Amino acid sequence: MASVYHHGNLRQALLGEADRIIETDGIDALSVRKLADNVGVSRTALYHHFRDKNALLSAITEAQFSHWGEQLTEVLDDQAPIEEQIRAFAKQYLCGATERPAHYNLMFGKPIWKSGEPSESLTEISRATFQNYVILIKRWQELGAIEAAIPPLQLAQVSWGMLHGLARLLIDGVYVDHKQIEEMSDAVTRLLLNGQAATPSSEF
Amino acid sequence: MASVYHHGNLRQALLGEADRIIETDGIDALSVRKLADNVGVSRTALYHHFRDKNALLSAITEAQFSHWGEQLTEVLDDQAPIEEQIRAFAKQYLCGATERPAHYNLMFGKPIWKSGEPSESLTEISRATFQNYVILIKRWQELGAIEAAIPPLQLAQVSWGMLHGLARLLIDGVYVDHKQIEEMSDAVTRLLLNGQAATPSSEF
DNA sequence: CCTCTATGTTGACAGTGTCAAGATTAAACT
DNA sequence: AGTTTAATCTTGACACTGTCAACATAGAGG
Repeated sequence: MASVYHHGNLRQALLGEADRIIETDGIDALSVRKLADNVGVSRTALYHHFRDKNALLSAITEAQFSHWGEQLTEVLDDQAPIEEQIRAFAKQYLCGATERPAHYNLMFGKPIWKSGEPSESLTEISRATFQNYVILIKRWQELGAIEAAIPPLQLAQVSWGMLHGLARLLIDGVYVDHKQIEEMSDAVTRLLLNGQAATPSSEF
Repeated sequence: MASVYHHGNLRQALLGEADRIIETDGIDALSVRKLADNVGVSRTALYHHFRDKNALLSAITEAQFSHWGEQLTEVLDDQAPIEEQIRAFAKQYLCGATERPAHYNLMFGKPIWKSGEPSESLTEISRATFQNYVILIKRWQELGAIEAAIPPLQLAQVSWGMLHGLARLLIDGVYVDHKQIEEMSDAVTRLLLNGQAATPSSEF
């Protein structure tokens, strides 16, 4: 009955519980001590598995990046007209971000990227995620659906920035409301399609 | 010689010093105690002028909003072709944000907007700032330079979101670099102008 | 069986924001 | 003028934070 001295698999337990706390109560509610308490372990046990709190967050973020990438590409149906693909992608992005705001902030926020420098593996996986996005953009450009005069990398930066900015405005509650996601996805799509509307096939 | 018990104008002194700390050392370096120390006053003296730390930040942010609005509209030269105006606006936005990153985060970040609800006056001034932007967009639309099929409010949200997102990516150091501001402004402009390039006069 | 190492614990330290209670001064009223 | 009132500032304290150093325990390998 007496709890064992060695937890067995503390690292995973910490990650799991931390993830839970972040999702339910937000990032500010996650303290090392509270986390340890919930797992049933001492305040400093964590430091045998992670260099510091930031390392813990990096690990969580890393896992999140995988989910994120999958979710985004899952929504792409190659059969659908490109306009629909873009709209679905944008909507999925904004919904995903607003449904798990704390996680989103973690992935693209300052705490990890600026303050405590990101781990090697985190840098790697995030770079890959963005790279995939650039490829996606390039494909859409080649299909003639999207402004082709702008170099793919720049267009990727700018359009990603657009989704990122809208996500943050939604999350932080400035100017915009969650109910407007639908319309916003629509506007994003039309802006990218530069005028051409509702015409599925585009052989150009 | 002995310092007076009553400071005289502590509120202003706190605001000034806080602003200075934020600009030089970032928002994380601003602690109530350090601030009081620098001003030469006791830790809790602040609470006679601001409800809590958040109220102090709100006050600073409010002042910042005024500067911001001016700086943005100053750059608009009605004589220049619209393309140039948009480019200048975008560049000014991104430069302004990256030059004073902590202040920018304060203005459009979660701490003020979500956590501690914003003061009445802050809500007001920020609303006005955005409203001005919507008007600007509408004007550009009416001049035929910008996609007119999207309702002005939505286009304002989306384009502002784009600048906001790019600013944050720059500030937080994800994917993009400060040196790319020029190209980014260019890409933003081209995206908004949906294809029409370098043609100054547009009578429709 | 005994040692070594991985893992977990308690104690301590320097921080943080903020409340309560008391000191001091300026302003307002008689 | 003198006295009361209100504004302002100070010290003490509390609960919280992340993290280091030193010590305890247990499982693995010789």
